[in-house]
Amino acid sequence: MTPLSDAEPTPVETAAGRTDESLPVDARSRARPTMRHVATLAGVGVKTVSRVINGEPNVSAATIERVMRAARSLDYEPDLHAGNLRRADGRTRTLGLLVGSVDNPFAGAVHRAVEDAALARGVAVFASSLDDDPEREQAAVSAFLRRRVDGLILTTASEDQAYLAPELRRGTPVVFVDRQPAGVTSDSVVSDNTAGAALATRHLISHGHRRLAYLGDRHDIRTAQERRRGFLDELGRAGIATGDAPVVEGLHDEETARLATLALFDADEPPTAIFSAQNLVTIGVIRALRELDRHLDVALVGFDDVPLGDLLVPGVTVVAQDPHAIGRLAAERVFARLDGDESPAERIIVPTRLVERGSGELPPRVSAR
Amino acid sequence: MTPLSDAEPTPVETAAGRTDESLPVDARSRARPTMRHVATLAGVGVKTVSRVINGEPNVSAATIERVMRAARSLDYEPDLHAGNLRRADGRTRTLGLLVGSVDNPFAGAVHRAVEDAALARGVAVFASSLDDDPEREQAAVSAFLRRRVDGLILTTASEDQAYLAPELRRGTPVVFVDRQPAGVTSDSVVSDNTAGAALATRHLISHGHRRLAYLGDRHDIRTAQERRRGFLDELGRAGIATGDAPVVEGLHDEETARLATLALFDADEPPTAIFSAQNLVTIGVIRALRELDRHLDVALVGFDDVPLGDLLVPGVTVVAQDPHAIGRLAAERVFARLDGDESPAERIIVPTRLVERGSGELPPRVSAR
DNA sequence: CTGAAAGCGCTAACAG
DNA sequence: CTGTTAGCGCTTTCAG
Repeated sequence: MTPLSDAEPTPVETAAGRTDESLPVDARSRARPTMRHVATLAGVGVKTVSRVINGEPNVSAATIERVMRAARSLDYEPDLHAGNLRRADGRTRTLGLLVGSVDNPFAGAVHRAVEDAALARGVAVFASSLDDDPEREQAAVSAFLRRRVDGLILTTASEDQAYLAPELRRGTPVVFVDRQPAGVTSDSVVSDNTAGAALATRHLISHGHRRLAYLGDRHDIRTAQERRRGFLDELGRAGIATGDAPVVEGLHDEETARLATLALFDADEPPTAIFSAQNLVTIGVIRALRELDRHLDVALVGFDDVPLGDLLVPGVTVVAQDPHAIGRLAAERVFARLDGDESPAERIIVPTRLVERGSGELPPRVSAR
Repeated sequence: MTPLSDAEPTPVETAAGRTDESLPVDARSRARPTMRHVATLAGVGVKTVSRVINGEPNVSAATIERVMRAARSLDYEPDLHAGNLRRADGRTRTLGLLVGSVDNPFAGAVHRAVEDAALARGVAVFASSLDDDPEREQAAVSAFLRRRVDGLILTTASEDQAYLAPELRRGTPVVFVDRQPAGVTSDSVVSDNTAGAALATRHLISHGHRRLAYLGDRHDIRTAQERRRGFLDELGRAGIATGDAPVVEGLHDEETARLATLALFDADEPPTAIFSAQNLVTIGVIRALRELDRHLDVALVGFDDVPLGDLLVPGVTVVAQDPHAIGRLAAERVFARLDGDESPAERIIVPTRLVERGSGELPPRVSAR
């Protein structure tokens, strides 16, 4: 008879919740079993259990079987963090992902791609929303570091990430997504914002527009700056005076964008075409144009895709980013660093793609004010 | 002079990466500082550092200041997991969230609500996508348990969650969201699927429809069963023969739903109204109706909201769930359990709400086949 | 108010 | 092939 059979969990429960009695094998089901419990039950030493659990060599098949049975019967789950305390590589097999908000299609796609890459390596992913708040960013990074994540992937909300320098020096891989780092040097994966914005602008110009408006996010967000620059540069190349092109910044949600659009058409010389530099802004613009019943005569190209954009009337023409590729590349970069890649910080630029669906192909029509 | 000032990080680096030299205070910036390093640098014992870091009482203001300075100068971040090894409550201040896919509006909203509730308590959130795969569910639960999460919130993908029983017995709070548990008893937070489906169906019937079709998810998903039941029950109440109402199941994405809809209108006696029981199915149906140019004469009510549903033409009438409330309530339940709530498992039902936008109010029109 | 010693669950480094 | 001892970074316990 193996030691296993007569050590089955007894239905006996002590009165108090505490396990005060010192049974060699703790069969009371409420206590979380440790490696020692498994070892005693299997009649082997703890190190042997450790070998079996970690799939290390030099254990006889019979012993493996005994240990596995004991572990299963106790419903044993090893404590990853306890192991990491002593383990040579000290890896927690955990990643931290910081995004604008997990409740946002772009972030969701990045997250999913990161998760897929992580899953293949047995790595779990912490996610945290920052709402573009620099303080939340620092707090979240600290919270993850205390949990000893192996690496960080972040859409930064702060203007300067110098606070990450000590951690970077310790070798923790940090990959910036969507926005470039400032104050530190590290890998980043971003869309080609300037080129994408220029592409959108050129598209509108090629359809005959000369009076184009830019509606975008806060100017202190680098990504927004780049898109604005792409827009203005392209106007310049087309010989359109950039001075009087309406440029509205500081928009960060549907409502502010909607109101800004309404104001734009309430002023003199409204534009015949709009470039909206962010997906929530695009949606706000669409709402406003609908309200004004101008959605079929004001051209619109948005940066970043909009859910169900192909089902709207007109379809929303966008410069689409590839959030899934961004997430995948970021995760690959983190893992490459963890695998020892010491090459200089890389800056991966993911191309954007113009998706013509109707709104961007509308010809200019003089406002009937 | 305090011990701090002459122990500033030296720019000297050893040749090898390894910290082989035994300096009492490790000033080499590459090594991760421990509480001991902070203690030595501040000239106090480790327990005092522990007290300061954890905000425990009985430390003089001067000592607190010294320790804080030392910790900051070393950029020290305490190791939460090492502490938990010995700590009485053993809480990792970490939660595991399992959903269909983090790349999904419903899951995103649940996630965000859980995160908000968790943030207020200093709890970090692991997220994992299951893709309705029972094996992924078990693997993800195990991965989280090994990382010793304090609680689990899950949209189950498996038919039976009996495998969770031992963990439940150990007192780990588990809250099911969106889908009820089977094989175990635990808290759950779900939408009122049957009532919501009945509401949608009644709405269509009240607009004169007698030939309604049901398009839904896999029949082995309880949620889908409940919605189907709500639909059929309501037909029965209205005296409509349920026998020949088209009921298409097993749809799980836009494409399968689109094809199923096309097939429906290719057959005899197509419906004048459709109830689609899931958001991706709703989108597939909309695409098909557009293709057939029937979107303005076939009524449609979807279960669960669709992004930008109000901007489509016609607007998409839906029975909206409240994913944010579901996530918030689930998190509150987990924290109540962690705070010692021992009351019987609760089943929280979140009401749904009919949102009329046009597609559900279309009158029946005989097919011009 | 402070610190030394023991121990949490596990793995490294040796013995056998 | 297997077990023993020490120690990871921290908190507990207990003694100043």
